[in-house]
Formats: sequence, structure tokens, C-alpha cells
Amino acid sequence: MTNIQPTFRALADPTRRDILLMLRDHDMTIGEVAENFDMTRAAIKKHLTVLSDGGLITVRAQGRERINTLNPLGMAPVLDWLTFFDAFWDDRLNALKSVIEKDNT
Amino acid sequence: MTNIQPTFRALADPTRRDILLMLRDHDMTIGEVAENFDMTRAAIKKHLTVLSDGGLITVRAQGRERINTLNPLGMAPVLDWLTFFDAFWDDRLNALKSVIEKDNT
DNA sequence: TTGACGTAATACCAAAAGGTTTCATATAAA
DNA sequence: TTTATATGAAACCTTTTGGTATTACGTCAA
Repeated sequence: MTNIQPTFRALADPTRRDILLMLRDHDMTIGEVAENFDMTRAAIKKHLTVLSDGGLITVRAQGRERINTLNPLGMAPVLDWLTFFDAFWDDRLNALKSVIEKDNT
Repeated sequence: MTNIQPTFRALADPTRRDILLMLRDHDMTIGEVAENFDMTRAAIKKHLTVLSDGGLITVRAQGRERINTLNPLGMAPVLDWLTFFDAFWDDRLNALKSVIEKDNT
């Protein structure tokens, strides 16, 4: 379980990443999110579904509205995957870093 | 500059993520990478092009071969973007913490 | 030089992705 | 109750994506 693919997929679209940044400030309904983009509510709804499938947001009903909330924990698996390269970085990134720093001085 | 989209896009495919993991151990030619998958060299070549566009690998010619090398620097922008949400998590956690502390006094 | 090998490049195809439109449904408000 | 609002859902369209097959080109080895 804990399939990482839906999360990577959710992060791959710029509109969805923008939505995540917006939700960082406060929860939003679908309509509120849609106001910030030049596309229909239906399109935004699809994006929110993808984000939900990726575990990056949670949705709760409140009357006729749907409140979308950021779930930062959903990013953990992605971060974990990326840190698989930590060992690699220790060896080569540091070497590169010192070269760059040398270049900037 | 430093457009992050090609990098997120490159990471969104499972085959490409597998390739990155393979390149962690050692550099590989296109043919060598292709041996590990049930698809044509041409398909693998396309994936490698996407990875290169995303800045996640570098390619150098060696005779008639193309050596593909992992580029850890390419992941930095993605990590930076994701850590934007670490701050979010810290904020929430700290807020919760202060509420609890307030509650206990 | 000849032939095998590794890759590049193009055309092509099916499926998925991102979007719109339309209509139905549930809830809020008058 | 009537009407407006917020969303859900399906059909549909276009572009992108992931893959194949084919052909051509540069390089290595006999």
C-alpha cells in the first residue's frame, strides 16, 4: 500500500501546485479556489480530486460546500523517496557545492 | 529561470523514477538502462530525454555510446518547493503547542 | 571495407490528461 | 415554496504522453 504514484502525479501539474500554495494560507471551498484561476469550477474540481487521490488535501462537507484542507503529511512519502538520494548527495553534492562556492567568491 | 515544471514532470513517471534509482549505483548507457525494462530502447531514450530536460541527469558522449549520469543538483528545486510546507507544518504544530501550553497554565 | 553495434530521428498509434459544456442534485435564502 | 447557489457527474473535445516500428547515421572491430 501507500502507493506513491498518485502523489507524484498530483504534484506534476502547475495549477495543482498553485492550489496547494493557496491552501497553505487557509482552507477553501471549490468555488473560492476556482475564483483564482481562469478556468471553470468543473476543471478545478477535477484538480482537487487528483490532489485528494494523492493524499495532499482532505475534503469535508459543510452544508452545500466542500472545504478543502491542505494535508502536509501527504508529502512525506515524496520527501522520503527523494531522500533516497541523500547518500549520493553526501558524496557528490558537497563536492559540487564547494566548487560553486569557490566560483562565487 | 530555473523552471521547476520539467523536473516535476520528469518525476511523475514510475519508469523514470526507477531509472533514477538505477543511476544512483553507477552511470549507464541507454542500452544498459533498457536491458532492465520490458520496452524498446527508443522508449527508454525518450524517458532519458525527459529526465535530462528536468535536469535530473546529464548525458555525455563516449564513442558511439551515451553515458547517463545522475545529477543530484536537479532535485534541489523540488526539495525546496516541498519544504515550503515544512514551514506550514511547523506553524500549525507550534500554534497547537502554544494552545496546549496556555491550557496547562 | 565490410558488417555489427549503439544511438538519433521520424512517423505513427492508443490512452491519458486537461479542459469545456450540460444537466442533475442538494442546500441556503427570500 | 420558489429561487439562487455550490457542487457532482457525465459526455465530449483537443493535446500530451508513453509506447512501437522504421530508417538513417556514426563508430567499433574484423
